Amino acid sequence: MDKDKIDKKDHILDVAERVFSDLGFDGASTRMISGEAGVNMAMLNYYFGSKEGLFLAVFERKISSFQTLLQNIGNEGISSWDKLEKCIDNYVDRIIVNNCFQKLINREMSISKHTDLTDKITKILMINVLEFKKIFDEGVKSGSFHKDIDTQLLTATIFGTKNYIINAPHISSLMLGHDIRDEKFLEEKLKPRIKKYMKRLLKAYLMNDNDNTN
Amino acid sequence: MDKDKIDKKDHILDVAERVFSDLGFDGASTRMISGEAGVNMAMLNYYFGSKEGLFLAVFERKISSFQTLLQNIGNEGISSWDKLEKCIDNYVDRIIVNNCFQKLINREMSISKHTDLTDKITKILMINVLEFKKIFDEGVKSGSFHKDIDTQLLTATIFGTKNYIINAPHISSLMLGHDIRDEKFLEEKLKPRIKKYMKRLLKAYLMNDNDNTN
DNA sequence: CAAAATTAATCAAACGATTGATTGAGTTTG
DNA sequence: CAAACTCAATCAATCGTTTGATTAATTTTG
Repeated sequence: MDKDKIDKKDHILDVAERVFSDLGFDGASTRMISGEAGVNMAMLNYYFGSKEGLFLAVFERKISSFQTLLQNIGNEGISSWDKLEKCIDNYVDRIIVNNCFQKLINREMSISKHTDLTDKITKILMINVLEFKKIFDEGVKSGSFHKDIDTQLLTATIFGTKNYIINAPHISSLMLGHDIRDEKFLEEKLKPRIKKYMKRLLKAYLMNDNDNTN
Repeated sequence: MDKDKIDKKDHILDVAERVFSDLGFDGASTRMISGEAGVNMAMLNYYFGSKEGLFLAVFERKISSFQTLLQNIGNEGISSWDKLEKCIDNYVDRIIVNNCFQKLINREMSISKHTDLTDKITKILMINVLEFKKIFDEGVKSGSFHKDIDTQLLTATIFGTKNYIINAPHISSLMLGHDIRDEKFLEEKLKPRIKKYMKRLLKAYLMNDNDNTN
């Protein structure tokens, strides 16, 4: 049946996404993926052609759902700071849900070589990055934010902080005293904590009176 | 000769570091490393015991010099803020020089599987993380920094911001308008800019009067 | 409608290649 | 000469992939 076929392919992709992001492309074996998915090894090649084909399939499935979420907020008729708060809430909510895919993206983006894959990913990630930057620049223009802020490095802080927490689980877990892959902890404790922290950090940098001369 | 032996080991480590950071631990093969280093494959095991031993040797060679550096700063008799500034200067200087090594660390740490390797790396990295955190906590205790700051997430911001700039070269380059792997740009422009930005960000969050209730 | 032909899905088994590691014989060195 | 070093050859294990047989569902045919 068509439906069953799609469901099974989807199930394989779910498992592959997790295993790839846990162990990396080279670290994950087709035997392990097929084993955990409960399908015969040959099915992977039957459906996806090759290990690389499977990897690409994982990417392309997720990538479509990624676009056009922050953009709506940017166009609302509220203050720059309110937009920023909304974007942070939205972004933190979203990345926590997809955190294993985020790891996958990050690993792939750390490769220096310029390929079709990195090109695609870059383009998609830039949408989010530029949306934050737009709000920063707009706030500077309207006088809500300080004039001499570094909006480019500030985006690096937002995305970098998130990546570090998600992407270095061993260190994060040690620092925070919990396994950050524990979903309950993630949802109930970490998520609101990250939101609160990021808002305060941004507010202090963007809006408070401070001596910025040096 | 003792000198020759050390030089040869060092040469192998140089090559291994580059290959590992290009391809990851799993992606790099011992044959490739020994081939590029111009030594027999058995030499790797002879000198370093195993592939993992080689990887650890690469790691420990670089990390040992850095770890003692932050600690010295932490013990100086200066204000918490001055320590922080010194640490940032030092840290930024160092990571820019070793950015290919940083990529290596990042890639390996994003692997979830808990092995002896990740365990060792985690332990070593935690030394730096905890050194920053110690200064934060000390500053809070002495009253120089705000009481209700999130020192744990703040370390994530420091290391995460750095990682993002170094480790996502495609995005960083697009944002900054230069190829961040251009050494001259890195040294003359980016380095001082990151230092200035990080200090201002930290100062605003840690020391400025602000409404932190929410 | 029933028999035959076709197709897609699944499986165990095996493929050649490559992996990290080891061996034992040979060479260099102090 | 003994110890340290170097090497080609080889090890078992694992890798991604392919194969040929089998099953079940679908379509075509008489």
